[in-house]
Parts: sequence; C-alpha cells; structure tokens
Amino acid sequence: MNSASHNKADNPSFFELVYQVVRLIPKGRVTTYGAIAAYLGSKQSSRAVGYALNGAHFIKPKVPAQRVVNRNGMLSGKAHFETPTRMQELLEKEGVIVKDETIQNFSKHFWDPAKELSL
DNA sequence: GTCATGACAAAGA
DNA sequence: TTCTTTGCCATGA
Repeated sequence: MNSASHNKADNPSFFELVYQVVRLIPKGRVTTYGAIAAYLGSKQSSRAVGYALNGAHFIKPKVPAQRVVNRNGMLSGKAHFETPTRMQELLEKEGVIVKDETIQNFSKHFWDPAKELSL
C-alpha cells in the first residue's frame, strides 16, 4: 500500500515544520537555516528553509524570521522584511547586537533546535 | 515534464 | 584568507 502513496511527508508540509521550529526560538537567540534543516532531517535542504520563510510573513501566528540567519550570522533575509532595517531593529530590540548586517557574538546567541529541543 | 530561481552550505583553487 | 563552483530541496512558469 505504499506504492500508491507517494507521501514523502506524512506530516505537515516542510514549510510548516520550519515555521514551528522558528517559533520555538527563544527571545534573544538566533539560529541558522542549516540548523533548522538538519533538525528536520535534511541538512541539505537549507535552501528550502529559506524559501519557506519567504512566505512566513503570511503565516499566523507570527513567525520570528528575524531570528533566522545564514551560517555566517548575516541577515541575508533582511531585504524580505517590511523594511530592510526591520530585521535588524527587531534583533537589537531583543538584545542581539547587529553590526554591518551581521550578528555580533553569533556563536553566543546561536540556538540549535537539534540540541535544545533534543534535551 | 523540463528549466530556472532562491532568505543556504560545504568544498576547492 | 577570499572568491568561485557544486549540491540539495521546493516552487513557479
């Protein structure tokens, strides 16, 4: 009976899983696309994660996409926010220092779902 | 059904 | 060290 079902994901769509994880990110913490992808089981799908967040603005409850950056700690997705400075503003408001579109002490603010949620 | 794009990541020169 | 190239997954035309 599996031949008929190509359900790659029996569960919620990959996108929803991404939204779930992002919403679990504590305030003042940040994570990377690869970390989320890895937590979902496919660390190579980091691109899909970013693509998912592309529609996060239309998802409710609100998804703190500002807490998700690339592995370099750079706000690569800031351009997709309401304003190019919105992402940085939100992060600084939560206590994260952002300099030159890059998070300072990134390792310190880094939050790994596969580690924190696994505990 | 194939081609091209994208808020990434890792490896090679 | 920085720059370039390749790979992966999902979406849109």
